[in-house]
Amino acid sequence: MNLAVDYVAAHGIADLSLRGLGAAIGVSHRMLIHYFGSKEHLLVEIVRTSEQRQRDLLSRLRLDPGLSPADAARLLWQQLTDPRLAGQERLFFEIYGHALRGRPEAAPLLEGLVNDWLEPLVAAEVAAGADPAVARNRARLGLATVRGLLLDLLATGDRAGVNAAMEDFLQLYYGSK
Amino acid sequence: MNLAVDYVAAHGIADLSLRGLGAAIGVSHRMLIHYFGSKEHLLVEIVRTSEQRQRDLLSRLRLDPGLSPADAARLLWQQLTDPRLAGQERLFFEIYGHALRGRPEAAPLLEGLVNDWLEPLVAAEVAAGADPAVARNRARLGLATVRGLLLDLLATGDRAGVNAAMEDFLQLYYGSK
DNA sequence: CAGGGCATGTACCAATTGGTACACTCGTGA
DNA sequence: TCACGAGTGTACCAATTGGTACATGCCCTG
Repeated sequence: MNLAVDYVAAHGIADLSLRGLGAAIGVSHRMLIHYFGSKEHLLVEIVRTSEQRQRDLLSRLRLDPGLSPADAARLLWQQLTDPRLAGQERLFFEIYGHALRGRPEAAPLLEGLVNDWLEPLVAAEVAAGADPAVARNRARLGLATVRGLLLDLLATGDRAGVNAAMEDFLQLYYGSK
Repeated sequence: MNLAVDYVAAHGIADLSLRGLGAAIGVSHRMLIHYFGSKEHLLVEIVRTSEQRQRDLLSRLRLDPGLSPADAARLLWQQLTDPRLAGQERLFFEIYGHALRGRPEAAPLLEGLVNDWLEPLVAAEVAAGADPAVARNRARLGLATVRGLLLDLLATGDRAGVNAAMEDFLQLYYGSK
């Protein structure tokens, strides 16, 4: 399964064929159908696993509560922009594009795409004493900006420029340093 | 051509077939090949036309120079989130996803995806007296946030929440109102 | 050894794809 | 009237797709 996600992250989901995937991970397309029932179920599993990886990234971050919010955000940003994750991030945007078209294997993702990320962020801000309603908008803004800059980074590869913009944002967001 | 873009904006590019498109706009798939040479050339034209539409949106906005930057941004945001443009925006994200995979018909878009939008924004800020280097980062941040919130809106449909987050951002960005 | 599941490979199928060959129409200019 | 070239419909093609039928092997329990 993990091999499959790696392959899909590297090659994309758009023109994925059971035969291609099978050949890459060493089984016949016959077996993929046998294990997953259909290509659609396979894609559902791939999407779920990919989501899980993203979530793991966030939860692993929460282990160190000594950080200031700004530094925690910086650390998360650093991890998200790790070049080794680029394939995974591309896959995220690609799946998002498919989900917008109502593809059934990607549709469940739309639901949690924002809200599932908002919740821990809001919880963190509320725990720090913020007003819940205000915190939700702020979290929404932070999430959107991170994703927008990630989109920029993947498109342009201009790491320095994007990092500078992120630093600007952090200063606006958490107050001037 | 415009009919073709409308159809693609409505149905997506992922599983587009010449026959499907042809039937929708009243020609045979044979004719599409005849006019465009191949499916790939057709997609290139569609992407170009779609880009052109987006650009037109921005340039049409520049007609009224009496607005404050914040109000101009608000107006642009209103236009971008017009429900009638939703198909077009979805198409944008979908094409972006494909471009990340190196699809030849979408690759040229990656170049201009950020820079072509940055230039007019930077020019506007510099004309207002900003330092060019600072302005570029700021513009980059603004563009990313707009796109991130657009992604949020398309995924959740929560117009009120996204608008509130945008208002938060404008206050951070242009100073508290 | 016998037998029964599970896993797997081979061969196949119908459907759909982009693209091509060819014939046909129709307006225009000589 | 004739020739001709652009536009178009019909029929077709090879390739690829997801999915299935069937046989074969392999391991485990009796």
